[in-house]
Amino acid sequence: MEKDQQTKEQEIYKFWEKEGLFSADPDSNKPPYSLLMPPPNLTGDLHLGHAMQHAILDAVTRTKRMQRFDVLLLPGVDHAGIQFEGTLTKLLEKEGLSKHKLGREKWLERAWQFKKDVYKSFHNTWTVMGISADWSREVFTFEPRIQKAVFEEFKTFWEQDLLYKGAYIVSWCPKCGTAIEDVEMEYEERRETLYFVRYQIEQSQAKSDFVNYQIQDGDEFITIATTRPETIFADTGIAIYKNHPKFSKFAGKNAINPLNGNVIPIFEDKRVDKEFGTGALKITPGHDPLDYEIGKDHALPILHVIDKTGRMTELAKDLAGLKIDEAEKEAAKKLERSGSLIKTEELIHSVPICERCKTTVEPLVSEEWFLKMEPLAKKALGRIDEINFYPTNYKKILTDWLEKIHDWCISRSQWWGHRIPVWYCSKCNPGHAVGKSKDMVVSFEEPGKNLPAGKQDCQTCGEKHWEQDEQVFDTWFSSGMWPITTLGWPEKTKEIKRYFPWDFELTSPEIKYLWIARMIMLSLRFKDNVPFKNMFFHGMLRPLTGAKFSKSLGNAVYPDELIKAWGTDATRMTLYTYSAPGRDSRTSKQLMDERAKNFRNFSNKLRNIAKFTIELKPEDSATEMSNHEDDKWILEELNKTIEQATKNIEKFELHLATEELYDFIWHKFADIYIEKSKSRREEAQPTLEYVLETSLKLLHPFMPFTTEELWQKTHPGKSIMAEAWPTT
RNA sequence: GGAUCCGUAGCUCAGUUGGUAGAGCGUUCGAUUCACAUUCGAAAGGUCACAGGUUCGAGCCCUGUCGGGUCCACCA
Repeated sequence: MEKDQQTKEQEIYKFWEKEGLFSADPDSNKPPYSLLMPPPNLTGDLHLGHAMQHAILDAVTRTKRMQRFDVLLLPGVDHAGIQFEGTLTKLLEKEGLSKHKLGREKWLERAWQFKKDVYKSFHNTWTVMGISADWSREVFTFEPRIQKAVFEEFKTFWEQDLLYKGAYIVSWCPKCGTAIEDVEMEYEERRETLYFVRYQIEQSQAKSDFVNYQIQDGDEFITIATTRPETIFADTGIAIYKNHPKFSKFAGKNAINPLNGNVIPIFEDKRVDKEFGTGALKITPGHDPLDYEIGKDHALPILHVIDKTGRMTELAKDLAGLKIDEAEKEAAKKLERSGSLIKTEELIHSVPICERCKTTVEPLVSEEWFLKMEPLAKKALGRIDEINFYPTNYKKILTDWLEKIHDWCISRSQWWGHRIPVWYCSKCNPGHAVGKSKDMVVSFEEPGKNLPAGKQDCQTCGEKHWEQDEQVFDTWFSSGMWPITTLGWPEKTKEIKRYFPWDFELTSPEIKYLWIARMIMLSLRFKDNVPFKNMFFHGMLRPLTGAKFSKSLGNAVYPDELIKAWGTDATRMTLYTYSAPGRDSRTSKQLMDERAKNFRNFSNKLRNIAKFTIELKPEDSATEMSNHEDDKWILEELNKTIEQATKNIEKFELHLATEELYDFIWHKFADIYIEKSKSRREEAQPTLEYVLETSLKLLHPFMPFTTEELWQKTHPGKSIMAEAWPTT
């Protein structure tokens, strides 16, 4: 696109803003229509998926405005805890810096600086794309007002006994240094070694001298299969399935841990898979979720041989300090030396990895906060029918998930996020235990910070030694409140009364559980209503291989490049062709370019139609539309187009609406009608003008800049945005 | 293992109450001083994955098969 054009577009954008055309007016007597922008994560530039989302949102927004609604398109940005920290960490690594070198205060300074940079880039893209959001109402999920709201959220849950804190097995990312949720994990197929290890059955005589342990003739053994010999140090039992033909005779006896000589019980448990390995399972409650469950039921102790940084603990004796994969090899060698390793096999299985940093996730026991989800999910299930899903099958997908809901681990061991508003007395409660005890307080600020001694002291020791919980909330704990905090909750604002529930929300299917399901549950909990009436899931744009676009693979297509090459409107039109609800599309830079080029040609066609109609208007033109059959025909076609386009926008089928308009304007209006009109130009002129103006209005939601520019030719100083949507 | 979506022209995809197969790009042929070569006209190209069924009629509805994607669960 030419420089001039870009400048022109920026002038148009400023003109719209100056005229206040983006602003919602809660005092208006027009009916309200509200759209909620999914806040992009504060991590970098906006990608193609964002561009498509925002283009869709903006088209619906502009149509509704022209249909005389008081429209609110509310924009914002998500502070994106884990993802933001990951991005910033990479940035700092390049400078040889790290979180711990900088310290909390300096690090947060850098974080806010980085936030500023990303904001600049976001706003630039939004402006360039012509997004007509009400910027005066923009929200950042980490701003002070939202911090207050998140505190209210937590406090309410606390008062209703829906929160608990405790040591549970969680999925831990050693690189991010925090617990993560199942929904934040991916799986990767890996070729691994399956080790068959035999454990000696403890004889009735005294425990053998383990240091000089040698297998004797006549010893009895139980053999298990494991991919993780390094965790044997933390074994506290062996489970076999019921009536195991070879091993059931050992149930009730003890086995000797081949790595440290600990005596561990053998017992039956129905959760052991008959088909896998030997039918006997070593139980390591500290490092495996299933083992944790089994261990709990059999009252086994929990040992830790891997720490939160992914290294072996003192429990591993001479292997302490090793990384997990090194420890695996060393442990296998030890087992081999003692004759405990029977054989190895190759096993292909999928390993959980952190969605953000791709590090292998370790199941670990950690102190975390949890939110009880069952009551929330139940309510959501009862009212999910009130939402129209596009495509409709997403209702079932979400329903299935809600039916199998599990408690939500809401704490993260990070710095970038809403700090958990809980204070412990360091004197009476140094372990930060949680209960209804008097040495723990839920408070937004330090309790009694500005009060004289004696006020808000610890009620156990009568002194003031408060320290805040170190952890922060999962990002989604605040994002889940997005539909109501954006409108001022917990205050009872006129905005929330008027614009909630939202008429339209859209997102990528990737975050349907993380975000959409949570918004539904939380909105029902705090506002007793579903968050939105229409929930639109767009498809994913993928590379031709069908995988995923990724920055690191270098196959990503950037909206800015398309805009530079073909113009904003052409890029927007290209994105609409991919916007069928729930349909993934394969594409590439080349295919996007081809399509965008075509729409660039279309906007050129539109300019030429305008030039022909307006600039080359004959002097002695008629003033009334004629009844000529060609005129009647094009008006009929125009009416059909108005109907179709309106209907398809109503159903959020923008790919159909744009196709309809494209076909009408180019192939009916230009190719047929205009050609024929040349022989009776004066008579046709009023119809030409009418069809052009109506076409510009219909096209405006999709191609805002070109249509505004052409509109100005005949309506200087007046915006097409303020025009009424055409009807038949 | 469970769920879900998809399989339409060489490529990427539309095709929503079932009624004679569409777009863009690509290919071939032709036109063009008259708004536009960022153009116009025309052509070639499809047993709509396969097999049954419902129907006067199926790309669309039902059943099954094959192939691909995605999500969830499990993965010692």
